[in-house]
Amino acid sequence: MENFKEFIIEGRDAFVPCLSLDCVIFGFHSGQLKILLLKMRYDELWALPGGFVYKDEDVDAAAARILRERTGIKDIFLQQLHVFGDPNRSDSKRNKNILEKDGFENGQGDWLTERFITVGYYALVDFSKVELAIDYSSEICEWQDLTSIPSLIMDHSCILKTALERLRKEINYQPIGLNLLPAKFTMPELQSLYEAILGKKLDRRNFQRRMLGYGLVNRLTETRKGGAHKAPYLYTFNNEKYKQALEEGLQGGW
Amino acid sequence: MENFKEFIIEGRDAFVPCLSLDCVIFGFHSGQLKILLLKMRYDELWALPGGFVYKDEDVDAAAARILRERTGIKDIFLQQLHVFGDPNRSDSKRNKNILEKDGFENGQGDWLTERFITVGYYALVDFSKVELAIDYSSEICEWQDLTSIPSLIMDHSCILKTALERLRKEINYQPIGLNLLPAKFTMPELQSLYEAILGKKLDRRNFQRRMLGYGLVNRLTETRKGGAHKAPYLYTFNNEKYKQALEEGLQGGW
DNA sequence: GCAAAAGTGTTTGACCTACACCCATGT
DNA sequence: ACATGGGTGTAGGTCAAACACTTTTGC
Repeated sequence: MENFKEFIIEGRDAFVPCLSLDCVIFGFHSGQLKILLLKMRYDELWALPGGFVYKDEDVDAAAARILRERTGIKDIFLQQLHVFGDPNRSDSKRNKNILEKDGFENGQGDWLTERFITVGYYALVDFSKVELAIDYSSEICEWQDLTSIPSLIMDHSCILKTALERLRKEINYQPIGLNLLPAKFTMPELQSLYEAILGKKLDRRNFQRRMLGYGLVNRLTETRKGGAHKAPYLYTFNNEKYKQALEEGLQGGW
Repeated sequence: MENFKEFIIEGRDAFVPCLSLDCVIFGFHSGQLKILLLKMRYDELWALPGGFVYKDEDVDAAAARILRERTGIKDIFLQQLHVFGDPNRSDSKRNKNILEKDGFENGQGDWLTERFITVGYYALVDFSKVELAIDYSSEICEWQDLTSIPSLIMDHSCILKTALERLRKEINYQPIGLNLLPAKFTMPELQSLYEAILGKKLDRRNFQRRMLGYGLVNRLTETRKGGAHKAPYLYTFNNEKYKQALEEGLQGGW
């Protein structure tokens, strides 16, 4: 709370005015696509993790910083999604309320009640590596199933929707998985990830053939033991080829 | 120039601070992909058309306004490209010079020498419908061949490069042409557009089959007469199907 | 009639789809 | 042994690439 006060008082001069960032952070666990959400104080609503850009800071770097602070992960897959610039997207009444409830008066923190333009980002992270951290403006920070997202503040539902649409689009011409899965994974796990993203079932055999066809995964001699039934092979991603595929895209087109 | 003075003096209060827009405007004429560029005063460099967002204006709407003012075209194909947020992208020395040369003193127009974050847009327009308009900060406004782009200010070359990459990517899963071509066009013209965007030759027969296969174009009974050689058929786009394809994408993937 | 551009069709191979059988493991 | 999940192979259809011939038109 000491920090929050500093943030309010120093924010006006420290940050690029009228500009915020919001991140849709996707994770994957036990067959479910998850999203990292914050529960706001004084509010029943949830919010995407976000923040502001320091006056001398690169915008993308600010997004990476915010993600790092929140999840503890460094080399994060993070991409710009869209700029949300509706003049009515901000809820200045809500922000004023919060400031009042926290005891700020006569214009302290006024900069927060301006109209804000936000740059939406989306990130793919390895669920198992994330160490969640709450900050001074939220009381809860947790993963929520994509299938049961609560009500979100402002236009955050719209940002989330846009991120999911983007992810579903990108999966068609970019490799996905390296950032969402642990280093070693099984083919059924990878398929389950695709199914979670796309929201539909895929054929096991065709999925495997296609994946192997891309040449992005290496089969290990190990298998995942311990589960019931036949032990599936473990795979790793071929980082070089994966990187290359990210740049060049997967299927040619023209 | 009277306008320019107003712009400088009133800009601080009228616009969202530290935020600009820049547009890569693609046109197509005589087999060449063209880009609309401005020649700046006091400078050998060229620039992308751009502008600022009024405090109560939607960001995308501002981009549309800027394009409309510049090209006279209303229903423009305009999409967000990327946010360029490097703190060093602005060239505040250059801006200060311009202000001084125009006789602004003691801090008038200081707001322009701040660090700016720009939202890049790209637009596809019908070359034949554009009526160019220069404004008070530029002396020339003209189409330049993509193959011979002059030096650009700040990071505008980077924005242009990003736009071209995006266009080449999008052409793989979106219909392109409705916005770049006149209402009636021939198949070789459409192919020539694709070749200009992709920078390589395509096979006539396969191109035509694929295009017709999408069902986005209607063949007219008319042909384009007057040219030497056999007269090619004219086509129009099927607006409904085109629109639908824009939303749903062209080839399935998963 | 000849050169140049435009219209059309066929063959080939790759890939995607749909589907069935065998194997390994825990209960 | 059996139920469940995982590994693999095959036949059929679709689509895209590669390629050649015919038609029209201006000179």
